[in-house]
Amino acid sequence: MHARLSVEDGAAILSLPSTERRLARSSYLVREGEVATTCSLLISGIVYRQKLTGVGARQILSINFRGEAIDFQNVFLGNADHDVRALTSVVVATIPRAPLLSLMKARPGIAHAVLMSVLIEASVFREWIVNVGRRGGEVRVAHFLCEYAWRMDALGLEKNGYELPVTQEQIGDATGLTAVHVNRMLGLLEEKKLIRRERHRFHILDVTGLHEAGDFNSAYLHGQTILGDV
Amino acid sequence: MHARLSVEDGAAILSLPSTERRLARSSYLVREGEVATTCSLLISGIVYRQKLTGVGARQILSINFRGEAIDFQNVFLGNADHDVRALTSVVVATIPRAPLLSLMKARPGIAHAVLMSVLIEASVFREWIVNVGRRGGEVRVAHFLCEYAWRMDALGLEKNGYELPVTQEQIGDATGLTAVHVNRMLGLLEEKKLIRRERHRFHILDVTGLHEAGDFNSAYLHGQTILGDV
DNA sequence: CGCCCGTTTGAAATAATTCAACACCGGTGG
DNA sequence: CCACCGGTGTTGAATTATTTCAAACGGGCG
Repeated sequence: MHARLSVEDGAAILSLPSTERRLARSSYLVREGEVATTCSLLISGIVYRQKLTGVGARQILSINFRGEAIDFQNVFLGNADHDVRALTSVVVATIPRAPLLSLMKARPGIAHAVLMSVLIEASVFREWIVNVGRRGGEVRVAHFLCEYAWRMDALGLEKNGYELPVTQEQIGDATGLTAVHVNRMLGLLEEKKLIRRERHRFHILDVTGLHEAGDFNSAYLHGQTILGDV
Repeated sequence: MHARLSVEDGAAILSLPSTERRLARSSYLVREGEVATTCSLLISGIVYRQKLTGVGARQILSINFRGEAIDFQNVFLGNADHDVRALTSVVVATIPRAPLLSLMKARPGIAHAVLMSVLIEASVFREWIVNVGRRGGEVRVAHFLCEYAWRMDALGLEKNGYELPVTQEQIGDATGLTAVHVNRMLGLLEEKKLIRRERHRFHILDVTGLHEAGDFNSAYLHGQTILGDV
């Protein structure tokens, strides 16, 4: 939900029939290949999308925070083309296909919001292709951290350093590197005093510096803001 | 336009005000950063999207054929986050923002078709992230060729081998490799009798074999078919 | 306390890039 | 018509980035 919704539209979404579910860390919300005809709104926690290659390598495709809708495409395309998994324990509200479709038909504002959401998501995918395809290891990791921090900022979740509930292996799978190499790249960034790590928390010591190191420009996020409190 | 449109919807699209333009190879249809408020329908020829990194490296993001709409996002997001360029000489019909928006409002079928188009596009981006992030050079190139061939097939353009108006440098920029390495990988695929090259044309000698070599499964294209003759 | 998962570090191996030279082809101008 | 030119393709050798393998370490949790 990346567009300002009217009060009525917001209320209409809330009145949709939905089942709330709590899911443990690393459980699957959606599996690739599955015929999925629902769409979930992430109430709390963090999820990520992934795809596996024929030889079993994993690529993480995106990370999504509370307030974001997961898998609009399943409502429209039917067959899931990737997995969605819980990065932390999460709470999601699952909405069946039919009522969502009729709501979109009845309320153009909501249809518009869905479209905006998908368009911005596509823009982020494009940036990830660039990141993984054409930047060196250090830059990739820095870029990943920048996007992560930027989005958490937008949610107001940044108090006292960023919670970073991802393993280095997961950062690797998101950036197309190995966990070992991610470790070394993080070390480099820390050496340069751009970040500081402690446990599962990290601090950005030099925002501008990290943006430069990560070739990061937030334009591709299109000022993405989240509905937030649903 | 990836959904079957009704006859009336099709007619409505054709009645949109549009300016037809012919553009030479390698000219820009859209530039990153530009405030673009139109959307173009590709009548003939091939275009590609690209983004440049801070150090000037290029990543190609997609290749689009006739019948596909380019840059819906500009109509909705305003600021172009990537370039669109002509791979061959092309003819495009450019539609201004306002009439497209009001048509979408008036005709839910068209709004739906736009959404489908964007969703499928996003699915293809996801697959590209996997390709570039987690597959080896030979597999990447083979995958690229598979997608290319699959889409040309869908358009019925495959008579007597595939026209391949891309340079090896462009294949490299699409797969995150250097032109030199692409050359070697193409050589490998040819050695294995999966493809044959001659001039700007190439033949797939072993479709199944190339699919295997490229870890290719067309599911992510979601049976994408194009309106074709607009 | 001990175990497991994730991190850290080093060294060797591999994949891909870089640099450089040359061949090829189609097109242009003399 | 030919000669030349620029862009593209091809090949080899040296270099670099990243992976792989392996071992040790550390903290949180049962």
